[in-house]
Amino acid sequence: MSSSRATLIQVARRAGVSLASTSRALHGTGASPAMVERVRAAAAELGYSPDATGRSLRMKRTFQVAFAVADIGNPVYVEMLTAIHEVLAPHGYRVVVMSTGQTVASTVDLVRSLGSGFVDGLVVSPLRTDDTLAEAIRQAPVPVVVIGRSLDGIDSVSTDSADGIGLAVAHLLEIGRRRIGFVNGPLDTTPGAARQRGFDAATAHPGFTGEHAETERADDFTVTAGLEAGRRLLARGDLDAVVAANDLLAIGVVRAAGELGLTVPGDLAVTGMDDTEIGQVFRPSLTSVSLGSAERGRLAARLVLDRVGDGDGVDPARQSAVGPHLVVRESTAVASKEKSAR
Amino acid sequence: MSSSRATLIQVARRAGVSLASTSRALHGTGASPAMVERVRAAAAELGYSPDATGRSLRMKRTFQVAFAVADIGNPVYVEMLTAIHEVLAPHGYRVVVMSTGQTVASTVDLVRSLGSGFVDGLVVSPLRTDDTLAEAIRQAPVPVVVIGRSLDGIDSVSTDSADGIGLAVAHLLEIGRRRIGFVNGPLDTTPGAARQRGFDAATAHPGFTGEHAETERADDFTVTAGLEAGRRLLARGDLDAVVAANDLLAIGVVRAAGELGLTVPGDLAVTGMDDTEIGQVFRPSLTSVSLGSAERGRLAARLVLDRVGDGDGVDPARQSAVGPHLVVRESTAVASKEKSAR
DNA sequence: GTCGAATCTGGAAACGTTTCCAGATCGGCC
DNA sequence: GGCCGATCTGGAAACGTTTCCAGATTCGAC
Repeated sequence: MSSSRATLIQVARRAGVSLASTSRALHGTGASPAMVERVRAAAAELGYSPDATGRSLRMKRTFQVAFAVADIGNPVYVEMLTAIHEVLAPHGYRVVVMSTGQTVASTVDLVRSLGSGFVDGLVVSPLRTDDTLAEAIRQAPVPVVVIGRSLDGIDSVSTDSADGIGLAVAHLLEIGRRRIGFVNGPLDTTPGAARQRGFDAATAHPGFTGEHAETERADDFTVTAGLEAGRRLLARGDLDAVVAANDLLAIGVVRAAGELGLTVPGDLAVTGMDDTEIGQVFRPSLTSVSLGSAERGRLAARLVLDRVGDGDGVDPARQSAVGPHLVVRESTAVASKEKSAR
Repeated sequence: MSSSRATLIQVARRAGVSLASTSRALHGTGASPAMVERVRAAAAELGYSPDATGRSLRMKRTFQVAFAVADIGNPVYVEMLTAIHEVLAPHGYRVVVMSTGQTVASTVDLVRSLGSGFVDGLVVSPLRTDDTLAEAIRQAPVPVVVIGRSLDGIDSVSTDSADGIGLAVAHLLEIGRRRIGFVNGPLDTTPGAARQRGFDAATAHPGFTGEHAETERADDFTVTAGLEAGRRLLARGDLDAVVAANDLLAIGVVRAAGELGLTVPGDLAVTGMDDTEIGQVFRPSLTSVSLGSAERGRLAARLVLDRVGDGDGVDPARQSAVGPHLVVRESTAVASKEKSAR
């Protein structure tokens, strides 16, 4: 930790010119070549680097964007964070990670805290949403982009995960499965609700050629919760396929099947959702519905970048969407009498 | 996006008192109850919330700490980030994520950029280190804590991963394995070098009861690189155990073994390192050497919190360490002819 | 009743930067 | 040579906050 840093005033003094000229010279606008040279030299000698806070105060821009989720450890959010960082960093923006907390109220608090002006924008992916949150976002003093659900008058990047569940069900029917179970997460979350809707729609659809469909709900979108829910579901009846609401739950289900001596995909086909790396390396590797997490992150980052660019939020809210697509792997392999694990 | 935010001056005006008193009243220090009441009311009416930038400029503190790693997608770093955030957030500090890049030079650039004063401190876990980086860190204008390697005169949280490899080797010998391979990552990285040292030491040790030991090097600490290195290693000779330098490499090795029809742990015992969630849910679940990622993150966060607290960096650098410990799971199970799950 | 201490208040400066405004210099062109 | 425009420079204000300093008021105690 060296002595306190050089300030622009000191550079100006050293170069023997005014503060204004010094700023201009370094900023590269409207200064004579001689001036630029002179100031550059002085700045270099003093090891000057401009103070971000002073600059922010004057320019009313922090060059920071926040990314907020409930649980930064979740692989999906990690992918988003990575993508957002990759888009923003080259434009000179820093990324601040924040937590939405588990409840709507804490998310609202977070959005309100933007009033402190420590970031120029926010990308948020809330697990739960309601009108107060939507309203808080509309009132927010900086641009906000929501990942996960489209809300009136709010920039968003969504994906049709209900549709995604449909893809999984269709795939299972196609490979000849008829008795299909569904392990979902909490229904009061945005993804939980959407995926339930998707499963119900797919199995109630006239084109549904299956014989049986039933749902079991896990407490949480985790492996442990999936294991427990899987046990309950498999104990209830005799199924030949399970759709899980995300990859972690799917892994839990595969473990539950293993306990009962069922092979995957031989006795039981299993699908996940989110197409995470953890599902890819799992054995059997998971057939999964990709919701384009990285892509959604990228889009959200671009959206927020646009908004903070000039700022006048006159143009209407932009809702963009990423289509789900199925990635078939070992956990629903049809022919080969698996070799899969162990 | 509503109209521009209320400022302290406006609150003062509305309350009909001076700026100074307003600040004091809100800050809660040295103001009469009546004054506090009055100002609070005015602030509430205007929906005032203090501007972070103005406050930072005056106080010379940003209430932000940066966390920098090469690859934020790596599960180990995610764990650290989570832990750091958990420690810092309750103290009112925000976490800014940054990338060190792959090279020492880019890491040095990052450290130098701290001169802009956008954070009060930095936690960094560099893959590669050298004297220029160490010197840059010592000269840094804000406190820096290094995770991963102890350097002279620099706060650090390290772990003896060489020792950790020793634990893995000892465990394998103990369960009766004798021909042990090692899949390492790049040698020019700090962890790569340490782990190689550990393996060489363990296998050269007089107490080494094995018959054979050999190393194969992967390009990177990833599953894919581990798969390729695993193939090469297993093709070379007949081993009954493999130590991998981290969990991702270990997963690659298990896959390579699968390709050759070898069972794990039956034909081949495999150990990983880092004790990641991905290793825990993998089948077979991975025996792994925990390096306490979350714990290291917590310690680093506390260290940096201490330093930014009052700041006078007169007290000497503090080097703290987290001991590695082995977590035994299925991939080195000894007796039961596996059944994988519980 | 007076004095001192304690408590509270307001003015003003400071943090480091960018940018508006006006003045100065210079060059070119008629 | 004079004038106009272009180019460049410096002074000063502004961003929003905290805090030093001094002045004012109150209160209790002698």
